[in-house]
Amino acid sequence: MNIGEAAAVSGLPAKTIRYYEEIGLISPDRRGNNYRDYSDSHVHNLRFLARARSLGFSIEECRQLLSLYGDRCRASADVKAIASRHITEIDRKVAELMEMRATLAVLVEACHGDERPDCPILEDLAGQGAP
Amino acid sequence: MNIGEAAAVSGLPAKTIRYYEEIGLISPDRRGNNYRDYSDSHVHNLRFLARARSLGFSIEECRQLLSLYGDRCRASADVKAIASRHITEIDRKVAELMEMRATLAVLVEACHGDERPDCPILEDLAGQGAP
DNA sequence: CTTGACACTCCAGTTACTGGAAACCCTATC
DNA sequence: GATAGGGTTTCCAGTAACTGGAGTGTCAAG
Repeated sequence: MNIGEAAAVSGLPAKTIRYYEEIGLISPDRRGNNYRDYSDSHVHNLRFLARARSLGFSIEECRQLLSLYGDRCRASADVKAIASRHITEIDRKVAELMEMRATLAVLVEACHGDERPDCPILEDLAGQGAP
Repeated sequence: MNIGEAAAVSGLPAKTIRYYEEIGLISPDRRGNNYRDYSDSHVHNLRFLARARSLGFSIEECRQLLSLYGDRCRASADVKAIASRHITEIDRKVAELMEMRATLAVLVEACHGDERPDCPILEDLAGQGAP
């Protein structure tokens, strides 16, 4: 099947699929007219990538996961390690965001938010809030 | 003061300060030797930017906040609107991350993580887990 | 034979920096 | 005066993961 169909069944934009090829994640065959030709197994891998990306894995992690997926002799421990690291990273990001959010919530709460110019949010940013 | 000192007191790397100038956030004077010269007010703005960035505001939001900060006739409502939108965006990101985390946690929990090749994580990514 | 929908490649832009190269400036020491 | 070191300047390239667009080629239908 050509790239349009592969895009439709994998859920990935054609542009993204070409990009994945460019960085060596998938290598479809080429037809006589130079069109890319995706087999079921290619599409399977595209779906795999779409799912892994939607779970927040980086491209390099996806590359490793795909490689493990294709390796019959893999150890599940290797996969688990990647996923566990990813969870840790997510936790770190969430904690960072929540900290920002907590600070912002206090400031927004304190700001009357009308036409007057005085504003605790700007005061905080300017260093008056937490010297 | 020159850029090294401004970096030290603002907490921003000199590279970043030059970048902020390049995109028009700050415009220090120049000395005879072409060195940048930062006044206290410049440094104040650099601190402002550092704080705003640490709260996750984008550069463009920082630009607006800085402009509002310098505008004596601002309405605090404008500031509050930017901050509120930012909180909403943070909430969206956190929700997205938490959803990923929940899925990953289930998968990691289900994976025995030893030398055997069978792995629920890969099965999920491959589409066997949630068809 | 033309039209429209697809496909191809290549280039540029996105965000917010960061690293590095080559050159210039300033101060201190020998 | 020469030199060594540190700081400064500019410019270029690279990061992550695409995305948009230009210009061109291909295919099937009418």
